[in-house]
Amino acid sequence: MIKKTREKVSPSVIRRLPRYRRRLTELLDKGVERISSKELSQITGFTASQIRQDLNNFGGFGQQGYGYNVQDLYEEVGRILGLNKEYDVILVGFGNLGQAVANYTYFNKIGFKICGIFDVSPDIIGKRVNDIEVMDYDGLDAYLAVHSIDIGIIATDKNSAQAVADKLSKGKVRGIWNFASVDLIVPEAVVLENVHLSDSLYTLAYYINQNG
Amino acid sequence: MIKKTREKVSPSVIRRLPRYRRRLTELLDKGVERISSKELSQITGFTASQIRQDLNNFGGFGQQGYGYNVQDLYEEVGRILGLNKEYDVILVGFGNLGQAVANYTYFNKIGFKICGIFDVSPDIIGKRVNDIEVMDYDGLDAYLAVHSIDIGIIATDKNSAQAVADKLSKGKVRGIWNFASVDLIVPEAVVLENVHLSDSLYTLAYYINQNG
DNA sequence: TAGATTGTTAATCGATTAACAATC
DNA sequence: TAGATTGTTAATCGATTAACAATC
Repeated sequence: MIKKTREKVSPSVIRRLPRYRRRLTELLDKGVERISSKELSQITGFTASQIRQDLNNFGGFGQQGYGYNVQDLYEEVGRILGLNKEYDVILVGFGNLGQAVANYTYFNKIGFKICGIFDVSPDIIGKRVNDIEVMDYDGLDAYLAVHSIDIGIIATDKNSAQAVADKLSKGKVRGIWNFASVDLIVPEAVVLENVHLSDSLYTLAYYINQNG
Repeated sequence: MIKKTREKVSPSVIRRLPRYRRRLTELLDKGVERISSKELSQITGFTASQIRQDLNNFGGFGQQGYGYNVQDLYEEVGRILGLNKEYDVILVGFGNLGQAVANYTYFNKIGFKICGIFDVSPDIIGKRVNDIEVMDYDGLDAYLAVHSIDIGIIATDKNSAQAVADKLSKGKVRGIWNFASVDLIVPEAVVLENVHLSDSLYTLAYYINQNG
């Protein structure tokens, strides 16, 4: 099904995929069965050309004269992103943001299973959230030695984040989802994805001032 | 001080600014007084050339033969982003994520003042957080008619988000910081900045599977 | 002054858009 | 079949990198 197996697809393309997928969900909800790149262009704001180019990085999912089958394309995009699999996830840092992420059960529902939560604060250790007990951060190494974890979420403050990233990397997580406001250094074997909330807010501030 | 007042600077440049700023804070903390684009390049991973190009979109902050003064550059970048100003902010949606954002007092500290919080749930309305009472969402229009708000944060579920965005836009906010997983439509006068957490997670999933 | 490093122009690279032949 | 729309190649546009003269 996948065509060009070894040519790396550009990050710009990858970051558009979730957006395509989101629009496809909406179309599915509306009961739309097929869609052309032109129509999709009108909805998404991407050019039809770009949509076709993007999708063709992964194979020919459309049909000349017809367009794309919404259901099929939705599933294909999910598969490309790896959303057909399950991921074992642990969360480090159970402050406000950590709690928000842990309680966002939607992630659990679609295959990102939170298996463990760690924190340093004695007040928090021992708490239970959705059947998971918050564990002592001191036990993280030992935990990772026994459990095979796909994704580690860092929701600590920025000062602890690099140390956590080091532990997670040594513990062989495959990816780190970092919410701390630092640029972490991780080994090549580990994928790092950042959510820099303040960067986003600052960008907003910039554009607010331009837009006057 | 600003040079090319009317040529629009590309989004890629703008999104790098917070990152520069973050590195500059670190340097300040270390007591570093001056830095060359070459050194900054080694720290950030951006090329020296790119750093100089980026900064020169806003003026010549460096000095030949010397480099950049860390303190000055830090302040300049802050000014460019608009972080020398204060912003009146309201938050709509006080679920887990909304609470996390509201409790992240750091934003308050640097000038993004949360003046109001709104929610629909009777259980939540009336609660107090950092001196702010959670108000009934039904009162949002009236509130915006009286108060001049710079930024509206949307932390509702995706189904309500567009309606909230409409109210905020009508209520003349200058920018919307959207955490809901939808692509909102807003008038040109309103700046929209999205934090699509799931997009970020999906991207991570993709790269995890590539990196094997 | 000589050395260093900027600001800026020119060259390269990559990503987006346009065009169109292939084909359902 | 004729019409529509893809997949894909070619053209354009923009962003990044390289180079170097200006200058502190």
